[in-house]
Amino acid sequence: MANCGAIVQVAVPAPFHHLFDYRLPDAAPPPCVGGRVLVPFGKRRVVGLVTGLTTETLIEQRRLRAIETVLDAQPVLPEELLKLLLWASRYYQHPIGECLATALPSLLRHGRPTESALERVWQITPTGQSITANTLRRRAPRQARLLEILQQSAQPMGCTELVDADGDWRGALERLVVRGWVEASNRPVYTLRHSHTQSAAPALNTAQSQAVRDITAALSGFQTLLLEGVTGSGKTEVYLAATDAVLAAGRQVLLLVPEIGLTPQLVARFTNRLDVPLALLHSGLSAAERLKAWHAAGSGTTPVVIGTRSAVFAPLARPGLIVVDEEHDTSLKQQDGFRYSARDLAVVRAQRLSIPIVLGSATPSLETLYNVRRGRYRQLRLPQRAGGAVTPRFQVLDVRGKSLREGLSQSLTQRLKMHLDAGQQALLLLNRRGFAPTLLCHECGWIALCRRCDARLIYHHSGNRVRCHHCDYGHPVPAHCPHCAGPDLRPLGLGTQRVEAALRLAFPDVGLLRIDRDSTRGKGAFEARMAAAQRGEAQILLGTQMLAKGHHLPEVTLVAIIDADQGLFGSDFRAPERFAQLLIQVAGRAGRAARPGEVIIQTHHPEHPLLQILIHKGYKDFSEMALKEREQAHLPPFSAMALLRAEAHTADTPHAFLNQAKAAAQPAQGVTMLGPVPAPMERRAGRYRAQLLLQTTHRDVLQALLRTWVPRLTELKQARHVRWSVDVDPLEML
DNA sequence: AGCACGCCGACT
DNA sequence: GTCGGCGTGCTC
Repeated sequence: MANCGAIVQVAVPAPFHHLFDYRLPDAAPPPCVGGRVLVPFGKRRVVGLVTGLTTETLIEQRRLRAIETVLDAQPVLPEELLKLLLWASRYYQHPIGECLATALPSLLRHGRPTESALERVWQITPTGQSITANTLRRRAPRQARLLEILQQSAQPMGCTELVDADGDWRGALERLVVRGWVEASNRPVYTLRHSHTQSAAPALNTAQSQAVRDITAALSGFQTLLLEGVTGSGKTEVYLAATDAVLAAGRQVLLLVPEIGLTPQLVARFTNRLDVPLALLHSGLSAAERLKAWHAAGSGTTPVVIGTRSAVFAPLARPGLIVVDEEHDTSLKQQDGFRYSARDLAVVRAQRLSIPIVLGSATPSLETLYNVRRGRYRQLRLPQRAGGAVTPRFQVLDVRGKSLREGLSQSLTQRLKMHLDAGQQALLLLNRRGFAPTLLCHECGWIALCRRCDARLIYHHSGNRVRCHHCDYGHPVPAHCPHCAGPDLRPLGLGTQRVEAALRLAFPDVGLLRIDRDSTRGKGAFEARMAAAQRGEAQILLGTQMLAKGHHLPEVTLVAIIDADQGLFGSDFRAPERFAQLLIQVAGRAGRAARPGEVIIQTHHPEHPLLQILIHKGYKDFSEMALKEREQAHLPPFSAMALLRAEAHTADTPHAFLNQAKAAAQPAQGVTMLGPVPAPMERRAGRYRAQLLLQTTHRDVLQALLRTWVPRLTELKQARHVRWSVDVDPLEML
């Protein structure tokens, strides 16, 4: 380690686990930590982020290169966020530069000056206020009009607010400025969401008030609170009331929601109830919009910030509270690249900020419930359904030996008819889209398979095609079997389209809305369909798990799970947990308005213990039983996992790499390595996939192993022949 | 990731 | 004779 004068540590946008050291030119002022610099990197120049300043480096003097340009006088990332990202980079074993790239809006990543996030605004001066606009009217009508508008506005106005004027309004404004009647300045731009039709807060019930009291009492420091409330118990009202308290204390609230949860509905509820601008951060934003919202959050212009996963990295000027809604939702974990859990990082961030965090769910994840049990999280309950609606009645429908017409048993069809005749809505859930999951030749047994994946092609009625749901491969259904030339190709099995067709035949006069990924492709299509469903435009709502999200459907009195078996017997150890969450979520849609709802579950395994306990005792007892099973099997949350995945175009290469990786690991007491084994679907999109599972009862031992091991994987000979990635705390084992 | 260097195949 | 294929090495 040599003392070399001023050394700047830079995170560079390239796949490296370490930082790069640069020399600071003698004349240059020191850059700030958290600010961007332009640096030479190999043969190119890149925008890097300064993570630290030091005087020592392991790099020999002659190899050190100098910072080329200091791009920021102020940090673009506050120290708090930078530290969080450095921590996350280590925890998830992901290259630091790519972690920072997740946090920074792309315009900043590419070196755009931060000033561009400022917009020019104009405000009337005292002199300007005293001018009578009419005296200008004849000679300078445009100036007169602008002057009038500005005189009536208490706030500075931007060009979007001023420009109903046509022609050279900019020149007119400049002349007003020159005369000293108007003053120009810059302000941060933000996605202004401001409602003027304030709606009043409804009275909270006892449990809600208690929850709000518990949260507000905790505002002075770090605490994790699980807000467990059945669907319809009014969690959002609790968030809103807690937000009020935080805003009153002059602090900001960050609300994280699953992707699909960020519907206009939720946003409308916040805008209608809070008299403050909101910043929205979600994947649908343009680069410019994202930057604006990001700056609005970071400057404190917007006291409330609502966003999906990556909003956990939103800068906050005065953080006061973090809320993670639907904390069990898997979309909070990124499934590629930087595989972070926004929920877990939110807890870490709240701890570092010394502010409370509320995790909300009707069906908390087993991880979270385990943390409650260990006394790490505090549990708040909302047991009642707001509005006094009763809990729906569950009924398991044993379909063994029963005749099924397109998946529907006779009793289900009867019940459905009753609800429809009574003018009520019914919701049918089938977690499989397409018409039929298999296309089979009745002559020889040939099955349409994907040529790039180990998967069957799904038959889609529209266009008479088969399509792979794992890659984009597909083709029209051939006239004859490609194997035996037989003419009798049959769709086998059940998808939403097939049930749709059957229901339209059985109930020709009843409106039906199918809601799955195929029927909600376009932007806003999901939202539009759910809104139509809510308005009662269709009596039958049929779809996949999408249906369990988004809108409340108060007119639904019957919920039917068409095939519970696929959920109960999934290959992943989390399948029952997922199924239970889905069932409770979707059941929560039934019988809202004081009308008893009915939930029918079709299954071939009516005696399944987890199903029985779920419907007779509820989610709480289910989760306790599921936790017991996890404990006995030493599965998370009673152990921690990390997964090393690899994929390549040839079958053996992933295994070769994983074996080499396994051999390169320092054996650690308490960490077991399982595999390599082929991934559950070995070939996907033309790539062969395999994985190595690391399991431990001591998270820190696993972390220590990963820290020395993962950075060295890059150097393995086999590494260049595969695409590999590390997944710490994996949710999907696929 | 990007970019350059380097050593072997079919083309103007 | 060269254009270009992608294997290999390197980036403070």
